[in-house]
Amino acid sequence: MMEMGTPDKTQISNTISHFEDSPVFNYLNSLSPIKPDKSTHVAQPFSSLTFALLPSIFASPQVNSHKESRFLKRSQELDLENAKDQSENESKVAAVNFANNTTGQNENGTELPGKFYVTINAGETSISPADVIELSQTLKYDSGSPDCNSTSPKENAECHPPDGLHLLQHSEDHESKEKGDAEGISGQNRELMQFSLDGLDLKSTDLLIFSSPNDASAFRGLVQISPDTSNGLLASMVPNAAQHEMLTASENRRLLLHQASAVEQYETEGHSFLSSESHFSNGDAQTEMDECFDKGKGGDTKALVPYGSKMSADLHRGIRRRCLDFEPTQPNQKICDSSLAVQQVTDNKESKDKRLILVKQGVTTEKRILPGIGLHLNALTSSSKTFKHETMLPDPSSQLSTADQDNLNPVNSENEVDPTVKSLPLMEYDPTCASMNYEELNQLSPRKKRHRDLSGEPESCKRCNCKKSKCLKLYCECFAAGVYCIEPCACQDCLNKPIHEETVLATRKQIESRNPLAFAPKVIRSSDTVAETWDEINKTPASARHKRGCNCKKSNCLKKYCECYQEGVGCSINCRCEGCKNAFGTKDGTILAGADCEMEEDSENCEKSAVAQKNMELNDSLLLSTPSELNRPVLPMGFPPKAKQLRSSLVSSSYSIRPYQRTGGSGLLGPGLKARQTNPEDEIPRHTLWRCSHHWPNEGRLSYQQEGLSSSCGLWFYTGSTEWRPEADLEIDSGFPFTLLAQPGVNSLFENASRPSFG
DNA sequence: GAGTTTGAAACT
DNA sequence: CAGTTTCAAACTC
Repeated sequence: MMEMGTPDKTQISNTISHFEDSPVFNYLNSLSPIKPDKSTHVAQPFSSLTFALLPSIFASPQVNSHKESRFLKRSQELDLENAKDQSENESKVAAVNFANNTTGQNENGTELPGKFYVTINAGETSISPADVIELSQTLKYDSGSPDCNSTSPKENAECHPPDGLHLLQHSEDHESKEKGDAEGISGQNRELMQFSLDGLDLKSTDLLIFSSPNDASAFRGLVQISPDTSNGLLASMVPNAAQHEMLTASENRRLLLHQASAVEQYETEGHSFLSSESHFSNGDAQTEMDECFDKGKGGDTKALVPYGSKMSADLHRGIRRRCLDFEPTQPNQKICDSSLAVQQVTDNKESKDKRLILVKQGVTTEKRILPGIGLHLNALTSSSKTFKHETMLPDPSSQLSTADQDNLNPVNSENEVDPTVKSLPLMEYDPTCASMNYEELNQLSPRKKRHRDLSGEPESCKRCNCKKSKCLKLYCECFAAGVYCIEPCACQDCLNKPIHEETVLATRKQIESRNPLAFAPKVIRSSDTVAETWDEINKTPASARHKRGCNCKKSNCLKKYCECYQEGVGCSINCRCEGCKNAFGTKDGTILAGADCEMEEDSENCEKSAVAQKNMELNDSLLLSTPSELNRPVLPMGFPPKAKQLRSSLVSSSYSIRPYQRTGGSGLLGPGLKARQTNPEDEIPRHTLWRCSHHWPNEGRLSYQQEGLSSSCGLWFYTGSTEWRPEADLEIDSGFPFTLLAQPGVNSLFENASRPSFG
């Protein structure tokens, strides 16, 4: 499979321009986590650089394709001595720290509340406050946006440069981050910020730093500047179609590898940092990352963000997130310091091989190499966390050839990799850990730490205590979570470590062969409707259901023995539990509001329960009152036979989705989807079957909402492997206006696919 | 911290 | 597929 996952960018651009006003275009935009916003054409030359934030829901372990060892090898390839040539080569690195104090989501993606400070350091590496350029609060996401109401020519230049620097603006509701919910990041809250820095005089600029006036909501990214590009910041990374050749895939990979290695090395230097290798976040990790940043100690930790969707995507793919291990970090070791900068060094021998050198407080530390692309903008919002690198688990299912792995081929053999997936954050992030400061974490025993999980913590911070399984069975939480065991684990004879990569991979493969969904999330958060706020998302435990259901006999689903209860979700008909009293909802559909909230976080979960009950009741009534639902066949969920159809819910639990409103008629299809509309002339509700003709890159969901039915029916596309499950077609009653929703993964699928076909 | 309980995972 | 065993987390004391 080849170019499916890597569509020609020029073609895409042209297509976009042609369809800009078409429903298809709108539809695609509606699906995209990136706000369509204005002047898409402006971004075209740099489309490859636009980030697409991806929720963790697409972070299935199965899709990870890169082996950690590859990164390590690449890390070793990093020639630090070449860093000495940085000045000679006039390498330029821009550490772009984006900050926005956005307090709410950006509905149309055109406004970016908050301020941007651009610090330009013309000197070696020092950062002078005098060099700070404060950008207008109205700095627009889109460089081409007419809304870029800069009040000064300089600002305008930044807003409308010939060569756009496209950066993903991660605008999110800060409060959602406070929730500590791993799903707190909404696509709605992620905006693509595209602005060019070409207008800036960067000839003598080694550093370009966007400092956040508000650390709490700041997000930062590292952007490297091409050493051989004088007219455009980031030109090397953001190849201008008119001036630069697009970096080849291998070059991009190399660049990424170098950057990843830089982080790795930096870590080895004793610095706490998010490793591009291990901290690549996928999916939910975005939010989690935000959490880490928000709540970390010191408040100076910054996320280094991968830049360039293509490159980052390459690297992202196959990255497994790993729990972050918060360790005490000396203040001077925090690379995520406000004064942090990264300098890129270009190898004379290979101009396109770029490395980043960490520059801290005006001091260039060659050994402290950081990747400009090592971190994701997801991490952007926050301020401060200390991270410890942890290796990630490669995706055993990716089965890349050695060559591919060495090259970190961004496109796997199946090529269904969507840009969005590729642009997963290059960092490991532990939301769980993020919810506490370091001391708190370390004071907790593994057991107590686990208790944290009940409060909505994700699985990324697993700490096992395996004694016999060698952490190579699903008994092991770490292994089951697709992560390597880490130091806090108390496991014995652990083989779930990078040094046993082959064993781990083989074992995973074996288990997956037995059950393709073995490493898939156990709890499916149905997303039947558009969540308007993160609060909604965070309060809908009942909207989720355990994938397989529990089998509790004695716990009455009131203890964490019950996986459903443990995950904070209600039991469903999939459950074979006896005497179910799950506070989040019993399998018979009732919620025992106020029932035994025996969990430690009683109040919290009782609250969840109440909300869940409300949602469930409403959903149930809606479902029953929805005529089309009666006509609609039960949708296969793509789950094992035991799986049952998910209960519909009113609130998206994972990501906000930008709906595309469409009224009636035939289905509006995105690329890769084939609509099969049944007899449009029928008076009875018609159905449109949305079928994805592509291999599903990971997991995701496609849901819809129909106005006339006031009911939201969701469908999860879910694959344990990269295989698309044809049974997961989405049939829509096209007789009613409907809103088709999709997560970024779905969207990216569309983007990679050919033009949509109607009918 | 040790022992028990529990249910998922693994095995037959 | 069902029954049994193994395992580690959850829980109790």
